[in-house]
Amino acid sequence: MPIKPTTGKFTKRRLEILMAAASVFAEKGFHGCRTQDIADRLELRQASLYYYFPTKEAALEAVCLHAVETAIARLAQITENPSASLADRIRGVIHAYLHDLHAHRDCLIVLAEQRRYLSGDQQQAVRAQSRHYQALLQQMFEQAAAQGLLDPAIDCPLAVRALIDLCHCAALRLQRDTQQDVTHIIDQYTRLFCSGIEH
Amino acid sequence: MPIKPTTGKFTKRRLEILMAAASVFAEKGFHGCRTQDIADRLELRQASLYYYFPTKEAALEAVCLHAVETAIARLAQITENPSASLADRIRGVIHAYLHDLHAHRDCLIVLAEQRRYLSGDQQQAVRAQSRHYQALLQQMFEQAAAQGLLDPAIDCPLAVRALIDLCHCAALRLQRDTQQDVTHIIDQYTRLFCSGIEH
Amino acid sequence: MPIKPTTGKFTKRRLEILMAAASVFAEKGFHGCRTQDIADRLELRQASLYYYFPTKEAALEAVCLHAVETAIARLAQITENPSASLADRIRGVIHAYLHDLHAHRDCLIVLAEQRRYLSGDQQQAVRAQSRHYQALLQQMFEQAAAQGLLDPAIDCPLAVRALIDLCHCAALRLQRDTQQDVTHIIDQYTRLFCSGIEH
Amino acid sequence: MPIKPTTGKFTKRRLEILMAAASVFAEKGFHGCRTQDIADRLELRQASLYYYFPTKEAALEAVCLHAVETAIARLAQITENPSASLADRIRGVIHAYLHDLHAHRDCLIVLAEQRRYLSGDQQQAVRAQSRHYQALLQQMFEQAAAQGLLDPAIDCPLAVRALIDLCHCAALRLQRDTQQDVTHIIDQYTRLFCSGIEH
DNA sequence: CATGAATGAGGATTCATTCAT
DNA sequence: AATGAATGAATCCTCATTCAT
Repeated sequence: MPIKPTTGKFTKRRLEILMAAASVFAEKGFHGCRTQDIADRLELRQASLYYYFPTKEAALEAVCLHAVETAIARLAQITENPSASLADRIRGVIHAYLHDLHAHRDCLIVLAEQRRYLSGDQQQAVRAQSRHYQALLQQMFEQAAAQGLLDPAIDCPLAVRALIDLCHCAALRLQRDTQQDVTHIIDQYTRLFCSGIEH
Repeated sequence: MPIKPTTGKFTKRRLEILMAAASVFAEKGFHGCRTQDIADRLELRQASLYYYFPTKEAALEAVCLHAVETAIARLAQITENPSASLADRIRGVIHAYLHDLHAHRDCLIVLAEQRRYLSGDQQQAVRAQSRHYQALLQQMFEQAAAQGLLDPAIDCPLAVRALIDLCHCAALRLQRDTQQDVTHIIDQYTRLFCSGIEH
Repeated sequence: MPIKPTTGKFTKRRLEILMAAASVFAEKGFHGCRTQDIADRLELRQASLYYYFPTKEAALEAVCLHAVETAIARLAQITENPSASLADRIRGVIHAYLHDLHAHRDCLIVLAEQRRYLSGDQQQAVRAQSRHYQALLQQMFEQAAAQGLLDPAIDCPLAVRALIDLCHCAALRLQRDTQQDVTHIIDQYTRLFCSGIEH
Repeated sequence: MPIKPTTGKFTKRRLEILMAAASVFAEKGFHGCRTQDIADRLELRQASLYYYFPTKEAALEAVCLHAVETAIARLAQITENPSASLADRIRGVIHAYLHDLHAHRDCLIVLAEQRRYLSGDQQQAVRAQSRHYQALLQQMFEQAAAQGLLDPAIDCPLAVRALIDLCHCAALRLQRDTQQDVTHIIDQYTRLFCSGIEH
C-alpha cells in the first residue's frame, strides 16, 4: 500500500468503515472488541479492513479526529449566533452534540471514552483539535458573562467541561436506551444546566 | 480448596487486591489491562491473584459490588438527615461520591464504566444493588418535591441519573488530574446542579 | 491468458522484473521480503508483477535459472581457453563470477542462498544446470591435474566446491560493501586459492 | 514476566531452546521457519517459548551472541599457543569452528547468515563481539607475518575474512550433507588456505 | 498491460488460567 | 499462601494471490 488512491470511492468506503468502527468501539470499547466485530457490520472480510486502515489504533484515531472535527463545525454554527438567548445557545450546543445522526453520537462517545488508548502522538493530534472545541465554548461563556448573564460564582472553564460531561452522559443514555426521547433529554439537560433543579 | 479461609488475614489481603484491581480497571479499563498490571501494584506474583479471585471477571464483579455497597452505606447517612437544606444534601451526595478516599472513587469509576463487561448474571447482582442506590436518591428528590423545593418542570428520575452522571464525570476529572481541588469541584458541581449557571 | 506474449517488449520487461527480484532476494532473502519490495524498485504496482510471474516462487526459480545459465555461458568461454596458465584461468573463473554487472552477482547470491526454498521440482531443474556448471569446472581441474599443475593431495571435487564457495563469499562482500575494489578482491582470492597464504 | 527466575533450571531450559532455535534457523532461515518449528523439536508447546524469549527476534539475537561468545572462547585457546606451526594453528581455527558439536555449527551458521535480520541495536551488540573475534585472528596473522611466515602479497584483513568465509562454507557443507567426513574437510580446507591448490 | 480492491491462510504474540510444588 | 512453569484460545496483522475493470 505505498500509494493510496485519491478516488472518491476509496474515501467514501473508508468513511463507512470509520462509522462502523465508531459504532463498535462505542458499544464494546476499543479493547473489548475485535476487528472482526467491525467487519461483521459491513460487507467486508476482516482482512480487508487493513486496506483502509493500517492498524486498529489508526481507526480509533480516525474516529476521534472525525468526531472532534465535525463537532467543531457544528458548534461554530451555534456559537456565532449571538442573538439567541443563553439558554437557547446552550440548548443548541447540547442538540448539536446529541444530534439526530446516530453515527455522530457514537464518534463522540468514542472520543470521550476511548481516546486514552491512543499513543502519545495520536493523543496530541486529538488534543489539539479538542482544545479548539473547548475554546469555542469558552468564548460563548465569556460573552455571556460579559453580558451579566452568568452567575458570577461560576468557574467558567469548569462549567465548560461540565457541559461537555453532561452532553457525553446524555449521549451514553441515548446509546444504551434507544427508546428514549431525544428532545426530552435535551430539554431537561438544558434546563438543568441553565437553572438547576431548585425552584 | 473450593472453600476459602474466612480468616481476617485472608479477607484483608483480598480487599487490598480488590483495591489494586479497582485502580487498574479505572485507569486502563477492564480489557485494556492485564492481570499482571494488578500484580504489579502489589507485592505479589500474577499467578497468586488466583488464590483470591477465581477469574479476572470475578474481580471486576467484586469491585463493582464493593463500589455500590459502600456507596449505599454512605448515601444512607446523608439522605436520612432531613433537617439539612436541599443544596446541602446534594452537596453531601456529591461529597460522599467523590470522597477523600482515592480508592473509593476508583471503584465507582469502574462501576460506571466497566460493568458492561460483566456476564448477564453478574450484571443482575450489580443492577439490583444499583437500583437500591437510585431509589435512595429518588426518595430524597421526591421529599424535596413534596416540600416544593424542586422546579416542577424537572423530570425526577432523569435528574437522579443526571446527578449520578455528574458525580461520575467529576470523579473522572479527579482521577485524571490529581492536582485539582476536590472541595472546589464539589462546590461548583453542587451549585450547577442546584441553581444552574444563569444569574 | 495462459499463453503469454512472446513480444520482445514483454520479455524485456520480464527480465527487468527478474533483476529487481534478484536484487531484493539477495538483499533480504526470499522469505524476508515481500512482493511489494520488488514492485518498489520498479515503476510498477505490486499486483502487476503477477502479469509476468505466476507466483513469487516462480520468480525465484527464474532468478536461479538465469543465474546458472549465464554463469555457464561465461564459464564456457574461460575454460575452453587451454593456453592460459592455471592461475589465469582461476582468475578468469572468479572474475566471471564477480563480474562488473551488479545484477549478475545478485542472481548468483540468490542461487547460492535461496534455492533451498524452491519446491522439489524446481530444485531438480536448477540442480541439473548446476551440475553442468560444476562439471565444466571439474574438467578444468582435471586437465590441470593431468598436466601436473595441481597439488596431488588436493581432493578435486572438494576444491571445485571450495572455489565456488569462495566466489560466493566474495560476492557477498561486494554486495554488502559496495566501496570495495573488485579487482583487488579478485586478485587476492585468486592468489589465495592458487598459492595459499604461506610464504 | 516482570521478574525472571535466576534458577539454574531456567537457564538450562533456556539454553536447550536456544539450541533448538539455532538448529531451525540454520536449516530454514529466520523468516523461513515458524516458531512452531522450534517447539516441534522440544517437549514444549509453541506458546511456552515465550516464557523464555520475548520474541522470535530475541531468540535470534541470543543465538548469534551465543555463537560468537563461544567461538571467541574456543579461538582464544588456539591462538595463544604460539609454539604450533602456522598451518597447525590454521587447522586449529578451522577445527574449532567446525567442531564436533553439531549445535555449535548451527549457531555459527545462523550468525553468518541470519544476523542481518536483527534490529539495529541488536546488530551493534553482535558486531561488537564479532570484531573481537576478528581481532584475535588478525593478531595471529600479524604474528605470522612478523615471523616471515606469510606471503607478503597477502592482504591480511582480507585473508582473515576469507578464512572465516571458508569456515562458514565448510560448516554449510557439513550441515547439508551429514555423511561427510569432518576431518577430511578440515584437512583439505586447511591445505587450501595455507598452500593453495597449485603444485 | 496495469491496477484497485478484496481476501484466505497463515503466523507472531498476548494473556487468562491451571497446577504441581 | 504463593509461585514458577506451562498452555489453549484468542486476536492483530501480514502477505501472496485473485479478479473485475
